Amino acid sequence: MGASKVDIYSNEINEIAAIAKVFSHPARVAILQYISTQEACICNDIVDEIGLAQATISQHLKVINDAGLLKGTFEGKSLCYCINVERFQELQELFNSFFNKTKLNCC
Amino acid sequence: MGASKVDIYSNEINEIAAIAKVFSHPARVAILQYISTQEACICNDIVDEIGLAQATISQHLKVINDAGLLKGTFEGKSLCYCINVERFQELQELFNSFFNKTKLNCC
DNA sequence: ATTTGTTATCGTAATATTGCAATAATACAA
DNA sequence: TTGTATTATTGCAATATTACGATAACAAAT
Repeated sequence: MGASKVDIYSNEINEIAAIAKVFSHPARVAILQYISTQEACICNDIVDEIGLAQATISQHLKVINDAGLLKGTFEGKSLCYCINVERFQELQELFNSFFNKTKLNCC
Repeated sequence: MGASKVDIYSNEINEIAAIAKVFSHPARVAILQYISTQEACICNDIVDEIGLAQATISQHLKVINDAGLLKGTFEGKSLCYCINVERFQELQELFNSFFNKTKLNCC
């Protein structure tokens, strides 16, 4: 046991849960916030900004990236991370649509 | 290690992560959706509807409840669950405010 | 008081997540 | 090519989550 039974839920439900999972760790929320507040989309100083090891940040970035939320471009030696705003917007809308639907039928 | 370093993040960031965690498991999303789609706020047949053991559902309900998202009233023998719409709305707004702020400063 | 129906809690096993050091991989500069 | 800077990956160890059976706790009815 211990594994989530993904197959017993609808695609919509699994999608909402998958989106929420990205934001369910403070490091990932902090990374997204930090990237967004930088003038240009700044890179490896995420590690300095947040107090976690480089390997850990890289791992969290992978989770964020797997959700389609990052665009990266190389600038000199370093990789310049940027939020994929279109996808970000899309997730927000999916989430809101779930919230709104749920509120509607409520007693 | 393996424990999240909650103390190195701001309250706002931890709050967003905590909200997201509630929705990060498909069972909890399914439970919320199911409760909302019932005419009256129906009770223990959540167990029948979703294919999980009663103990497991109860555990998920506790997580949802700890986030302030449930109102329960006794009706005869059984506990009648209902979504706390005000709190639900509040979480939606907190989430949206994070999304909107993040989108704003984006490159 | 006993039974019945309902929900919560406990104990435990399986799996997932988090975090880091070490190391690989990559890109640029000299 | 060699060195330097940056990011990804690998391989653990620690902790958290998920799931379930068993059992407790509670309310209502008999």
